[in-house]
Amino acid sequence: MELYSEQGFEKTTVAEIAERAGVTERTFFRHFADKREVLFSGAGEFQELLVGSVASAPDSLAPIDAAAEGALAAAAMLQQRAEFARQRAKVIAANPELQERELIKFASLSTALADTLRARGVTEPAASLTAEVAMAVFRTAFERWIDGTDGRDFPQVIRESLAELTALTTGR
Amino acid sequence: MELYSEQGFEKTTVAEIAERAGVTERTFFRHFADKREVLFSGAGEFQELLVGSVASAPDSLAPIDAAAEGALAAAAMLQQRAEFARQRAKVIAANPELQERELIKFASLSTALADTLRARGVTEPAASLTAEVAMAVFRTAFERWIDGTDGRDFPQVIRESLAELTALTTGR
DNA sequence: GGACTGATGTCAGTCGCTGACATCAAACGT
DNA sequence: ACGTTTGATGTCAGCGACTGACATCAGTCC
Repeated sequence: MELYSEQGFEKTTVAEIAERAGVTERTFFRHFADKREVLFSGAGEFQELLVGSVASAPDSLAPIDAAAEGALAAAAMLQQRAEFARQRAKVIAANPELQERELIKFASLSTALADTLRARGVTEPAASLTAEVAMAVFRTAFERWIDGTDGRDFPQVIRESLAELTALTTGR
Repeated sequence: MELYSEQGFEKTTVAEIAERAGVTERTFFRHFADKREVLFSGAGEFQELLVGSVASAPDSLAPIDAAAEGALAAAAMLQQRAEFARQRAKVIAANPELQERELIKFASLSTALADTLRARGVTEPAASLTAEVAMAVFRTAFERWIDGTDGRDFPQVIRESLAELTALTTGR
């Protein structure tokens, strides 16, 4: 993160990262699949939190609302590390390769979410569609939150986006 | 496409592609930004078709329905090249790097769609959210269509997914 | 105390990708 | 008709990401 922030992702070489970490380049690649993955090492815990929230949501909740619980929990988590999240987002926004990686992480999150919904009894294609839509809401809300100059409450932005979603499909 | 289908994306070297095309490796990189981009050379026309359909949709249509027009037009186009689309999808499904590239193309489509909606007078954040949701619908419908053993009508699958979307937010 | 295991270092090599320069043919202008 | 210009291609050298194979060495287990 230090090197990526200072001089950018592309201009940073794996040799440099390894040197600052006090290890060999080869060792770096034993810890991370590739140069980008360093910025996504927390993805596993993030997914667990999101999926866990959905799985433990009351059965009475509609699929989209159960998914929303996961998005809210995830948002609250990022809110905690707002400083770090902002810096990380800045690095990613400056590099297409990192954006690609982020997108596939989101996609992975989406399929995991769909699995969880299916475990709740939601059938296809509702499960996949709900998951995709929920992640779409999360992404747009995240962007609004991270770009916002004022320090808005992330979960609150999520709730607003969910309301927007409802308006989309009912207001016609 | 031939080489990627025969022996897979990873095991295909740019030198091989260049050789079969009768050019130099250097020339390959003058036509395509990188090894993956070969499979996405049609992205520009695809985007024009989708965006064009949305822009020329009746003003009376709600944002989500205008976006749906774009999705339907895009679906009809892919339906034409069903054979090719299927083979291409197979190659992409077999390789994570290609999936990443496809995702960022979808993201690019989403922002272009949001721009078009904004040109129709839709305000933020409704424009971005509508675009994201519309692309989510398209993606899930595409997956269902491409995976389907029976040769279903792609635009029809899109319409069904749109109905599902409405059900998601109203059925609770 | 010796075998085993896991993490690290070392080294050579492949492949994607780029910059710089040369070549050559077609198009252009006078 | 001929020199010029332009655009596409070839050639070559080189960087950096990533991998496989083998060696080293510490801690752990019988």
